[in-house]
Amino acid sequence: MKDFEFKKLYYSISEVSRITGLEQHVLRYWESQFSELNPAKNRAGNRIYTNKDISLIFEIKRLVREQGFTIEGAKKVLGSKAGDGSAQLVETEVAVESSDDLKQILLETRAFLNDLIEKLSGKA
Amino acid sequence: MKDFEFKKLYYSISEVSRITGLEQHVLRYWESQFSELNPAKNRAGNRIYTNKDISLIFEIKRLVREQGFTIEGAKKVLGSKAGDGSAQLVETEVAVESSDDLKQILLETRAFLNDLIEKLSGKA
DNA sequence: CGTAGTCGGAACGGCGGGATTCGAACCCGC
DNA sequence: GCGGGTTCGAATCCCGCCGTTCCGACTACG
Repeated sequence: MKDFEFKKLYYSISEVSRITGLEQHVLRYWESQFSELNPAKNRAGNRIYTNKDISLIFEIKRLVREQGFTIEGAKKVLGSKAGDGSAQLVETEVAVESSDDLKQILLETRAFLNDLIEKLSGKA
Repeated sequence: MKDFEFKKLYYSISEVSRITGLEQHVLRYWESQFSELNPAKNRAGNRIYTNKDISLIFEIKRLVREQGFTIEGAKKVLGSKAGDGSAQLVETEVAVESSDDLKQILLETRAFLNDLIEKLSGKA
């Protein structure tokens, strides 16, 4: 069996919700507010989030939920840094209950690492 | 006539309102929200603004009206710079330019993983 | 297949951030 | 002392932001 999958590239909205700690409807709402947040969709219309999408969501979350920007203010900040291609490690503040949760986080983090490795090999 | 008054030390609320372009009730409201904004009062109870008060008001105005902070967010910004006296960039962002940056992120991520492993072994 | 997940849109809601109103007190020139 | 302008704090009102809930319909997947 392939007991783990390398290079997980896409996430459903429920996965993203769990990873980011944001309700699904908040994700949809933010998507309607931030043109930068534009996950692809599959043929059925379901959202297909990439690691980049997720890190953008974390960025918005930091601005809006932690630093206290309005949505409008957060847009400005994002707009002003458009095009810098930043990748960043997000602080996973998920409520960790079980070791299953932790395993999931490890898997996702590895996906993040794989993503980084890709970028690295593409850039170095 | 004295064609301008220099070194005026105190201002009434109506003067401050004119100077800052903010309604009087907004000045009173902000005063109720920001403990830092605390103009003295005369014996009659009327507010007596100093130049320092006014520049603080302008600072709040920049944060709330231009940059798009909520009142709460503006409080944090003001609070966080109390006593360091330096203008600062609010957000911590990692602009990925070089593979050195990526290496750094990888290192940090490894630390993050180690942390997770600790938690995992503590719980599993 | 069943059922769990997702979809978009519309209606709804809390509350933050003022805005307005009020009666009372004060200030100042006369 | 009198009248007009300014200010006061408290109470009340209000609008829009930021979600939140609800919905019926569609689809992925075991």
